[in-house]
Amino acid sequence: MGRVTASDVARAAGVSQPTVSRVFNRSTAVDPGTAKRVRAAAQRLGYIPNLVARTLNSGRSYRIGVILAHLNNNFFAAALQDLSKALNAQGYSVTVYFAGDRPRDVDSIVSDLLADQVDGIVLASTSLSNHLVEQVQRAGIPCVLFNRGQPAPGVSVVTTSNLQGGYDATEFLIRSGHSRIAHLAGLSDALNGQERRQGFLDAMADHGLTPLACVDCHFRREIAMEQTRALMAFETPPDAIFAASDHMAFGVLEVLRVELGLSVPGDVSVVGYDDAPMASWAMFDLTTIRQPMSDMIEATVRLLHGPIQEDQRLPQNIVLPAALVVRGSTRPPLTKG
Amino acid sequence: MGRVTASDVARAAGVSQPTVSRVFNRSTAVDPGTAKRVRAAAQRLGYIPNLVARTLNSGRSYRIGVILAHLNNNFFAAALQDLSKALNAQGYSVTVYFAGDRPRDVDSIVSDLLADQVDGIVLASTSLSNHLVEQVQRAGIPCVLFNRGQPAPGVSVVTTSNLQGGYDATEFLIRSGHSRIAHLAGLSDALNGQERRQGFLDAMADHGLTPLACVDCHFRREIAMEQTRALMAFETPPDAIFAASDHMAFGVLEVLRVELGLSVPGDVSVVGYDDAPMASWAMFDLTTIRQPMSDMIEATVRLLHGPIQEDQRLPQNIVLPAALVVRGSTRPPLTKG
DNA sequence: CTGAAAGCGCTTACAG
DNA sequence: CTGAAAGCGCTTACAG
Repeated sequence: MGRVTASDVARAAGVSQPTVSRVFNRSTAVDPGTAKRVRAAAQRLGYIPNLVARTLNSGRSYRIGVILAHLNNNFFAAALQDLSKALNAQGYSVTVYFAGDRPRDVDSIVSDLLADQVDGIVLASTSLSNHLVEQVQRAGIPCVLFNRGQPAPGVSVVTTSNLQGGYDATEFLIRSGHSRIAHLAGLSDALNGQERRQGFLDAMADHGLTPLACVDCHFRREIAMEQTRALMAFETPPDAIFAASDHMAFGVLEVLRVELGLSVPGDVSVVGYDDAPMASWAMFDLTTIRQPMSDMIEATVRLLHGPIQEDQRLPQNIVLPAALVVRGSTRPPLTKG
Repeated sequence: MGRVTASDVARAAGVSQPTVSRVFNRSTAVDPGTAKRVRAAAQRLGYIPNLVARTLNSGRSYRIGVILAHLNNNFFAAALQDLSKALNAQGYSVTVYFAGDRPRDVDSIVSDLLADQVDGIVLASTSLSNHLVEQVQRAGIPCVLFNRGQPAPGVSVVTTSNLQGGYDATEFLIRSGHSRIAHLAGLSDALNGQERRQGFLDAMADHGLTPLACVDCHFRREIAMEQTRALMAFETPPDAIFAASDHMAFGVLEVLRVELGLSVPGDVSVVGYDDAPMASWAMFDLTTIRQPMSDMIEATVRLLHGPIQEDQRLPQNIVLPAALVVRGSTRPPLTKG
């Protein structure tokens, strides 16, 4: 037993160890005959090059660390899967960590990732601290905030036009004849949640309407459900609800349709945000603001390949367009255009 | 720039590099005063020990590879998250790969993981080949099949009592007065799918009933939906459907309730399998067979710690109990007990 | 095209 | 308790 090393293969093939190395990393031309003998010996012995040794002296691990809050939200599950596949296709492996809702954990996870020599870090919808920013800058590796606006030195951001999205969602409800509109906001300290809310407020103001309610639900399903129950118990309940994420909107639909036996969109219209895979299930059929997942993933991967060891990092702020997707949880607009 | 190494810290603290190493891996006692000076210097310089170098000579990476088919299924998302958290808590990092539905990809992923020196591999609901078994045995690392029965030399298995679960689900439907029962089976070449189906067939036979239908849906939602449409178009459609996974059952509910406007359980009762997190959402309220996630995760982690470098591997077959969870997608049993 | 040598950043006996 | 030395398995100039 004991793993087979390049030296073992070299001995079996009658060449030096560096030659075996050259055959497997194709850094230098090797005589075809020699290469064939080496490959044969490697095959016979079951040799697999040790990537850890390679990483130690090349300085590149071909490993990307991905930190997520959790996977309860369908949208993040899709994001992790797509990002992982995209990176794998380019020869990178992905190390995942779940930080839960405790932002303080993110710092220690980043330390672990740096100790692991990752070539880049993706923070998906998790917050970041000054310490983190400092660490990442010192290590000189790319760090991308995915779906979480929060500009910081040395950190890139991939988001969508949240302000516009919030505005469009709200205006669509207004055009459909709603006026008693409530917004279930995302995390109040996350820029994307703030912007969606601001878009809501702007649209209401532009149309001379007063929000029926606008409450912070921390992007959490249970809180969104509670708030929906509370809203519907009002003397004049909302006739439309705009939730800052599909994940919350699913809970809203559940309360309205199942718990309260109301008809959506008959009694209340509902709009979500994300276009998570489940939003298109007939069970939900949720009108929402679509965040273009594949474009977001593509931008993230590109930023990860940014200046790796240049002193002048150029973090970028990528803002992709988000568009309304009309489905059956809302009624059609009264006005055209 | 350039990362700070133990030698840098040693120089700054006026000690030798091995002493710095000893402070950070606590392998040997170090003079408290020396240790304090070293820590101070490390802190000041922003030193983070290079785990890759440690792995190279210790032979342990504290890294576990997890291979999943995909994350569409809520149950797997929960499994990945829980497994990841459990391993992180023990100081392991998790490298994830998505193999899709192409079993041939699993082999190359395993090679990548072995090149990465993982200390163990978890295959969640993906199949395995002879080549894989051989590679894993040669590497001498623990390999655990999670939720996928398929005994093989050198590979451990964590599953639940699928035969019993399939039997219980079916018998419950029979006791509730159903007789025209259809089964939407899982993958025909996966042991857990086969066993659930066998449990269904056994229960039907024991009660003198003939299955209305029993079709392989490969654990896929779309196929389960198509089959449900086909079944409901029968001259005598089923009055109950038992799906081999909640993921499929959600699709079944969607077709029945939304597309066909039928009442569940009024017109048709539905039972799933897994007790995925979403099964308890009021929107689905799905009667199902609960697979005990935390026990499954615990067993998996334990098996991963099995004999790491012993020649005599002792792969184990852990079968945990699965129990019926009655919710609102089925009507109450006619008979007591 | 290929070998001998040095080095990546640690850990671990071995002396003292 | 601590330093000098060797080694983990590769890669990469440097000669030839």
